[in-house]
Amino acid sequence: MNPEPNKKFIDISEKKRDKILQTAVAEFAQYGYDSANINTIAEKAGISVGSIYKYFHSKQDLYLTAAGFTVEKLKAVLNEIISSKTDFLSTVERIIRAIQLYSRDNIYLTKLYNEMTTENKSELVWRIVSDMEGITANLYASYIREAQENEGARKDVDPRCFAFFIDNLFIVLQFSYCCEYYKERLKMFIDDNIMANDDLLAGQLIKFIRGALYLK
Amino acid sequence: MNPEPNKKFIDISEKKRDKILQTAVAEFAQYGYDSANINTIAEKAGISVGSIYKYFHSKQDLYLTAAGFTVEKLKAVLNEIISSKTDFLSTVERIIRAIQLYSRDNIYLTKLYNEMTTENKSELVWRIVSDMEGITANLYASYIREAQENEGARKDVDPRCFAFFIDNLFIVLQFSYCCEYYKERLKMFIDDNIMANDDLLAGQLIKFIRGALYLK
Amino acid sequence: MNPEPNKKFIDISEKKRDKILQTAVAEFAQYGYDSANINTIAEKAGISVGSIYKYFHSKQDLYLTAAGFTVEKLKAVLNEIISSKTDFLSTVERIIRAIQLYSRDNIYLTKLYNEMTTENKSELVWRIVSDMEGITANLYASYIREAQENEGARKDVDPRCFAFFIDNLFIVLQFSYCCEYYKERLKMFIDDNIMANDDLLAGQLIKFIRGALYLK
Amino acid sequence: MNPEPNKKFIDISEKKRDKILQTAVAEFAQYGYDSANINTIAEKAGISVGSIYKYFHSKQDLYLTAAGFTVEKLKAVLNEIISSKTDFLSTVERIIRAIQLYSRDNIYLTKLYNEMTTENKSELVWRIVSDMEGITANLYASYIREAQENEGARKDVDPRCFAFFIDNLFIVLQFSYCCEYYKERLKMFIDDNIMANDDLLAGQLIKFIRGALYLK
DNA sequence: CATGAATGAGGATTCATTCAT
DNA sequence: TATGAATGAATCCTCATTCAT
Repeated sequence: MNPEPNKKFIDISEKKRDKILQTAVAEFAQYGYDSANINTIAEKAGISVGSIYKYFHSKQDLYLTAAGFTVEKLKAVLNEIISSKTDFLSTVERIIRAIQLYSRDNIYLTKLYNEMTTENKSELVWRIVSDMEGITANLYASYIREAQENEGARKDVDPRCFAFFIDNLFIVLQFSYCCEYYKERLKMFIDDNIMANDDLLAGQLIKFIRGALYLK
Repeated sequence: MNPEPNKKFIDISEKKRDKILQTAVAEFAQYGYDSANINTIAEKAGISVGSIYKYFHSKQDLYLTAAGFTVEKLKAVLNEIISSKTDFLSTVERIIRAIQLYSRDNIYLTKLYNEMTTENKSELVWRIVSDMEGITANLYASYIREAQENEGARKDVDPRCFAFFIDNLFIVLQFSYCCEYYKERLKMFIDDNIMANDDLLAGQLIKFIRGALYLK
Repeated sequence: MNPEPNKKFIDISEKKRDKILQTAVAEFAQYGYDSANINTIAEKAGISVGSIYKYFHSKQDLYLTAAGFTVEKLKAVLNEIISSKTDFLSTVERIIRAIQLYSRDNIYLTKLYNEMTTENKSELVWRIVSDMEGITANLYASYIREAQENEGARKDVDPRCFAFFIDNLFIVLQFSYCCEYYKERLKMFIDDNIMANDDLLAGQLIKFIRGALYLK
Repeated sequence: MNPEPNKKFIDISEKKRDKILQTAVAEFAQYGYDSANINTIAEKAGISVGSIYKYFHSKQDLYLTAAGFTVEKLKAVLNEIISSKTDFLSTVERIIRAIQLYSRDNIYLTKLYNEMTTENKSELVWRIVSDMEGITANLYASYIREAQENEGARKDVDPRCFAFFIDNLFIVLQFSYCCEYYKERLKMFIDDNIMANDDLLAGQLIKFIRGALYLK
């Protein structure tokens, strides 16, 4: 992706690397790209600014690395779910549950993912995220195709479109557990206690997707 | 909303006011709050920085006014649709079509709406958007309730949850026509020409929602 | 003093003129030359900025006019006292009493006088104040000379030096009733209630000056 | 005095620190708080603006530090004089001589001290100066009390009031050697050559104070 | 003549980046 | 290699002054 990707950075201890990235993710997630402060990140990560600039070419480079880190984590979660193949609806349920658990445990990663989808730098960010989205897109579409063939899913739908809609539902669900705007919106649509009632939302969403996909 | 809302600003000619707001919307949408440059906005709007600060207390005030302007425009579109009441699915179809037309005609407004949902300033922004989201939430939920009673919609679903899911689908659809990240994502999920095939996406989305909502 | 001194300004009604000058004096006294705001002064004086610039060439011109106004007021008080000629000590007592009454009734005039003695613009200000100081200097000195001849004052003192010292005592006394710094200093030197005990300070100061000047 | 007093600043070399403070003192003294320019101070001090803001939180912080520096210098001079205790009049004479020498050698420090007594920021400045003024106040008063007991000074005077008057004379004397306004005033009261005749002024002032304080 | 909207130069402050130690 | 002090360009905001109405 970058011509000379952070040789120095991959040489340091994993612990240190993780500390740096987690700090960067948190700062970028909380303050956005521009307001995040490299000197603050260095201080919070317990290293010097000089070192930051040994490991990364620029602020943008650090941002993109943090973005990549975020995507890797999301990918890992997704991989774990899809590794054990079952029917589509079970997978959907497991994804929803994973989003509910994971988003809350990794608020900053999700916040940063939200921030990444914003205009600024989106071209660079897309390069990093595209492969994950690609995997997801293909996976969901093929799941749907299979469901059409073997599980009685409707045959008159475009699997890619439906995959898109379903992923859209997942994305906004993710944001709704972490990002202030979407949290407020969720509470307004349903009620103030919805954040404490994962089962309701999960159950209804499964019902929604199942209804959309299956005939009966 | 603001204690002393821009007395000077509402006194100037509508043409000038619109020029300023559209410039601000475009700059904030393209560059984000921090990177947007007040001096540039002034220059592009054809006025002096001094005037900007006569009309607005601060950069944040200008941003929030631009955000409010954006929301008003979105509200106006929504209002036009919901004013002529028919059955829910017809309304859904009209909303989808409106999103497709409007988003492309008003790229920056949609981009800015996306940017507004990002962490930074989200509390302030929420105050501006909340009433529109509130209207939407109640409207969709009551539509669904009515559909349950009169149009044969499933009775085992929570109208508020389903309203939430449907609005989620609308939001991401909006972003998908304007925001670079979401545009790429849409192309990846479906195909590179999907932006030129509104009917397919609209048709499929209606099918998706109808399936989710109705029994047969 | 100024080549073309405010033709327009002397034509307007005295009431308006006074309002403008008093507002200017108050603003310059409170905030200092730089921080005082012409637009604010105009607003508080109930006229437009445009008019201010009809009456005065510049901020500096307004400042100097306000300074001159201040000096005129001080001069008037002094004149009233010295017009009824008695012995020096009676005059000293009357001056002290006048300072105590006048300073508190005209806080801003005294504050501004203090501000005027500061470095910035002091050359221009001096031109305005010099004649008053000159009158004072000569008056005190001649009083002292007369006292040396007729009232038994010490003959081994330089009347001009002693006039200077006595005026110094008056100046700091003036500031001590109006300017925050000097007010605190006065309280620290004597006690917190000294501002409410004019007689003590007046009595002691007269004693101080009489002792300095007279043999017995 | 300040919650977190300039950690970074006290770590740099004394030479550099002094250069910065002397530059700041000179600029603030000449132009006043508002007109003094941080960028100019940085340039004249031979450092970058960035560094100024590493050492000081704000312009105000730099100003107050410069004010504190000024007071420390004044205190040091005073301390040296009062350390060798003799009778009051000898001390008075030494103080007057010190003022004459010191003020001219440290014009900017005295100018700044004058500027500090002006309204703007006076509350903050007072915190810095108050302890010095307190020391002076008590010292002079106790000197006078002792002189009343042992040296034949008048017993019918309030030591604190007289201490105040004497310090007033010292303050204006200080200003008269440095600040343009007071320099002009001094020349007007006495004569144009008075600045070159320290002995006359010193001698007369001692005579003035002695006369005020002692019976004979 | 009076008005006050408009101007834009100027200045405090921030922070990504560099480089001497 | 790691540090963190130093840099200075960049930007928000203010306000004296102008001038069209």
